[in-house]
Amino acid sequence: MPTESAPRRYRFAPSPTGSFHVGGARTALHNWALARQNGGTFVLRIEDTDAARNRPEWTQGIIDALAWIGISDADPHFEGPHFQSANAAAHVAAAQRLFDSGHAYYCDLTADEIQARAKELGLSGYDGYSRDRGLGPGPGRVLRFRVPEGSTTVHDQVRGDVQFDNSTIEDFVLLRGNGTPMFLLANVVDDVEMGITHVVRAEEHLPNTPKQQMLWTALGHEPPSWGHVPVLVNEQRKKLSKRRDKVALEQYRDEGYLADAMVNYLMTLGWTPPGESEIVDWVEIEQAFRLEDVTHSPAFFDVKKLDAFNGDYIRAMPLDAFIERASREIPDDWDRDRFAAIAPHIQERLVHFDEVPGKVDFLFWPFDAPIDYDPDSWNKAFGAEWALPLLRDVSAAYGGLDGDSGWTAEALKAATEAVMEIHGVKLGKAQAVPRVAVTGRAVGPPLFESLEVLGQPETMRRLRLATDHAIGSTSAGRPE
RNA sequence: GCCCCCAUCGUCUAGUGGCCUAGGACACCACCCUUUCAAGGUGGCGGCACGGGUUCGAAUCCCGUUGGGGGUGCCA
Repeated sequence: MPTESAPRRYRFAPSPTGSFHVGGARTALHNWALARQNGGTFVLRIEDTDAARNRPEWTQGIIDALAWIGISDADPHFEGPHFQSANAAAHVAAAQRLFDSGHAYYCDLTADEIQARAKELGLSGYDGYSRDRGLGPGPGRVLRFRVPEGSTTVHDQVRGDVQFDNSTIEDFVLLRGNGTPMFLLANVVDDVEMGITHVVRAEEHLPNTPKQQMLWTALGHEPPSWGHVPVLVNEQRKKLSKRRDKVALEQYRDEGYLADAMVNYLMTLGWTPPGESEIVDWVEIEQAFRLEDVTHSPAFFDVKKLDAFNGDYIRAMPLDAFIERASREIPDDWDRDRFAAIAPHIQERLVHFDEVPGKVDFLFWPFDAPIDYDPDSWNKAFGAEWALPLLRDVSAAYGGLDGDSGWTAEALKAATEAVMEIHGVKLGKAQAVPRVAVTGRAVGPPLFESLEVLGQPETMRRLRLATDHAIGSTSAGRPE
């Protein structure tokens, strides 16, 4: 174990695949919090495969995603990105050292031969056949690690000590038959060379940890401090997979989730902030997070709860900031002042920002366009006998308001109430008629405020259109 | 098959032997408020997987069972 005084170095080693996994985002956050609270360093190391090397935008995507959740390369605690492939020579050199020191040996058995032997001996894997055959390097020969007798104990910050019987670990391959290093070796060599002191990652890596630890020791170094956090799962309790589940952080970003909400939610998976509320800002999270307090069991990534967090964060935004953020979602030719006027009313109705256009679009329809009535909404609002007469009276009342000073939400409400009393209808039902007439839908922002923003001329035009539509549909539906 | 991890409401969790008649949040349901939808308020539904121990006392400690997940490659 590293000494307490040594500067801590946490590494985060994602592989670029075109999208950034929410589970990866969470462990990145764990490493980030720990590095910063201990004055350590967050080392970003990219596992650049052949595919990834041909797509630099994938790497950039990781950097962008990290920046979005607040992990910034402008921060002094941040180091990187480093690229694994840049260190290939060191990986092979380390393998050579392991061979020279007797920690590894060459083997010329093919996969088929290994399987045949295993079957014959009743074993599950490689039986160590070439351990003492004294083979040197050669084409087609792999270099295998000589797993020692005894057992290996992994001291895990989350789970405590985990013991593995070395006899259950087969002599794993370090170098392929073509001389290229295996990932496990490359990973450990990089960790050693970069002076990594703490490895915090998902639980799925725990079973491979004894191998890595043996490599650290064979290479002459003290293994790092480990921490394996529980995996994130879907509703089937399976590890979140890119194919089946919505796991790309960028997708949530693009749908208009707030980074703060995402970060907050992610951190509550497997860990609870100390206060009485689970809605807490990063400053508090960063200083309170402890690996020892992390839960041991897998956590379901619940989008519904994420939605609740996001709604909370949206509602907590200052109005100016809300308008600024929401305005990014609407087309350029939509009037900004008009949007700002209705913004306070949609702020508390929003789950994520990409819903903004759909909530306010009716305010921006061209002033000569026909109205597209949602059939269900129309039938609901105009199904009653009193609907059309009420629409006529409401139209007359609205038309009688002074378009300059009298066109306010209060006046519109009063006018509507006066009409509804004549028809003996409650406001809840009555407002549906002008609402569907003007917006085409049964739900939306508060009606009178919306009409105020829409203005008298356009409101009157839409009311006339709806009246015509109502007459047309009733006469068509009821033959004389 | 072998190895490892895990097990509290549907979900995320609090709980470290008596403060537990098991607390909170999300979801769901009802009611209130109300100009639709939300938001907000009040209330409700709902859980210690099972079986053995240990102990005066177990959600909590031990063993077993069952269930779930992960790993196990000349993939990364």
